[in-house]
Amino acid sequence: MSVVTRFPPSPTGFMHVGNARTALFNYLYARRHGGKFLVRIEDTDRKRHSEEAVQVIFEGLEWMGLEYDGEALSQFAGMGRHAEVAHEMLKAGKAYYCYCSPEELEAMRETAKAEGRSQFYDRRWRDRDPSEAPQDIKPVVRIKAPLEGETTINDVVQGAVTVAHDQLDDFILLRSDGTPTYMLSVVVDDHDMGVTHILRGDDHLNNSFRQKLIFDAMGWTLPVFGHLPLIHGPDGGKFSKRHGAQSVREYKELGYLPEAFCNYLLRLGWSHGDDEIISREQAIEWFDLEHIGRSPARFDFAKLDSLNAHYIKEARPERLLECSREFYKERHGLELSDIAVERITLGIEELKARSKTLLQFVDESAFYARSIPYAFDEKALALLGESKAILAALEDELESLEPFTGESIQNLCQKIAGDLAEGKLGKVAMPLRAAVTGTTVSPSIFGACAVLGRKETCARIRFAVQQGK
RNA sequence: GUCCCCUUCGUCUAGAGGCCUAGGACACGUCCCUUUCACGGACGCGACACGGGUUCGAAUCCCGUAGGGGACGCCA
Repeated sequence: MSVVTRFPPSPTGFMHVGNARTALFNYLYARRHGGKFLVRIEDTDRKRHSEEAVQVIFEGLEWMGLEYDGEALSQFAGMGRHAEVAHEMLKAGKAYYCYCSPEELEAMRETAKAEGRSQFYDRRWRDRDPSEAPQDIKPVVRIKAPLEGETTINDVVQGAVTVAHDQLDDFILLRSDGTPTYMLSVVVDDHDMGVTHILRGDDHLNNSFRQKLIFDAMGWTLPVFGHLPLIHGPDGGKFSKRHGAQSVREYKELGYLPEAFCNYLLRLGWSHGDDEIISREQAIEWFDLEHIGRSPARFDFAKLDSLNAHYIKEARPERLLECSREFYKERHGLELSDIAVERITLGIEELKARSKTLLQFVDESAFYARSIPYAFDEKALALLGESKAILAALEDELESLEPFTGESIQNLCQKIAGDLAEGKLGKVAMPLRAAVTGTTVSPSIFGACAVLGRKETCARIRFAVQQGK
């Protein structure tokens, strides 16, 4: 039997990290077994549906590199078929019309709550004669859930889970306007699409029992279920806005590489021995259901950072620059010129080694992309003010330094430090850094000057000396 | 409230009765490197929720307790 998995997001306007992981696992499992990974947009609720929200999902999948098979389906499009199934169940006596008014339902809900029961509908229309139906109420269609016994589902993640039938209510299949509910639609779609494995969030575990009722009523084979524990925020509570980033798009905007994000998500709830760095190829080869954890995990940005730092180091310069382009613009108003690209590429090894995120990479390499005049931060300005003589001497010597390399520049600074600063290299290097980069934090300043070249370095020093207070 | 699920270092986890004086990664601490901030290197700190069983032997199996999470819609 060939594997078919699916990712069924509802278009809420963003893609939650939990959904992202669900998508990843489904993708990996399908690829691992040479099966199909399908996407279905759960858009039956038209009030909450919008095209932009759907786009956000595709954007997220694309960024993560999760290619799906065939066309993404719209659940909305299958509503007619879903309703048909409900009517079949009606005909087969496995469902019935219920004429309760919202007020009646509300009253039942109150009573049930007071009595501590989890289901509230008292099945008053289950065996009632349709001739008693009120004329002014449009009925809903409810399933006839079993009254006695229990059902066990062998969840591949959670193990055998048993629920007593008195916990299952006669839930609604068709709303009073004739449209199918989610519970019906998923089952029909999953069956029609030939889905063999359903990997989804833990919050659906209880729904599985209801869905099994429909599968059974229609005589359809039940897919394999696997319920993944939820992802919690760093404080162990629900993952919310205050934790930083809930949606996939935000991670991109925070300067994370998709491979780092996916690697992190993969290890959150799944393991392969002691392996931490796992490439996409490796993940496809290794992924299995047996090693999915059963307990919820907290999201840890520090670990994501370290993974991101790793993948930044591995990334090719062109790719890094490509992913960073928009950040130079957004954060520094810089459009990367050819010369900027050339300089950054020359200094990239050190830049990569220092960066945990693309944002940091961009901030620390921005000085390469700038040209005179540029601004200095406060600390840099102060340094310039007290080091004019040193900078002037340095500039003078730099004009004729041969060769113009990181090493020779360092030696020169050493010499000037000996002459003018009691041998303290920092007294020369720091002002030079302030002059050339406009800040007090940067990669190795000698190497940076070599990358900039003699002409640019000297020009920057002259410019800086004029700015110093 | 009712039902379901979960519980190994601060965090993610390895572990499927003896290989465990419990391993790895991130974080943290100390030291080294050093022109800044980092990177890197070395070393270190640090956990089987609790209580009962079962067994020659339990992190691993069973039962309770506590704690955490989830579900209880004409939402998905």
